[in-house]
Amino acid sequence: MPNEVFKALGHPLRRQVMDLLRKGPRSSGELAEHFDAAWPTVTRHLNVLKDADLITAERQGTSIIYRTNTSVIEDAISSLMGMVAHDNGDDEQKEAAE
Amino acid sequence: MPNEVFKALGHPLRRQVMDLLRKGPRSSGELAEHFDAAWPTVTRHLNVLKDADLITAERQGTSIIYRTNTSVIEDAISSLMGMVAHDNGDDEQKEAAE
DNA sequence: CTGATAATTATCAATAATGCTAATTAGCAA
DNA sequence: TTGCTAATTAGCATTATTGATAATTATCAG
Repeated sequence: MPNEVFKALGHPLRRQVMDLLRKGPRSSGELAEHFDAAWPTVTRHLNVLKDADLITAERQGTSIIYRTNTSVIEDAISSLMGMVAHDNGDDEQKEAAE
Repeated sequence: MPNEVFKALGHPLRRQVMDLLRKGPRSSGELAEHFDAAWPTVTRHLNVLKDADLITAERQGTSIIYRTNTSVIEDAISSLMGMVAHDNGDDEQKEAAE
């Protein structure tokens, strides 16, 4: 399930979008302005983020407003935390000390 | 810089490797056994993780032992935390209340 | 309806990722 | 050295991602 999330974050432009949206909602055009890429290119990156549920889109009159979906980011954080957590599955090789 | 990290985590097999290594160091062969994929395929996934610095490889006699590199995972966590953190850049649209 | 602006979808070429089999390197034991 | 096991690299086909331009949809003003 977090598969698409990590994949979506695996592109610098898309992480920059997340960073811009962190400061507040932005329209498609406002986002597109920040990049050298053509608008349709940015739109497609936005779709990747939307498919991963990392952002939401809402039409507001003539423009479309994007927002971050915080809970999904938190899920990804949990997933990463699991990768560094101690196990206790009685299967360890190390951590004899501590 | 965390670019390769997220990209590396964007594949289920590679995340499973991280999960297996969480329980302790494993050899290439032990890891390969856990998957349906052919050994060379697993090796390549391991190389992707190694290039992203998410794991380390150390030859031990005839076998090669892999371990997680915890600090890089922690960096990725920081990166994600930045995506949900409040900004205070005097640029907000929302959070008028609270 | 017409025109203008906002944004998306369609299509295509180039590049990257994935997974396989075959060939190769590395260490160790006899 | 020879032979054996562990693991990687090489090469190739298939599929996915990326990015651009062109065409399309959507909303609103008049």
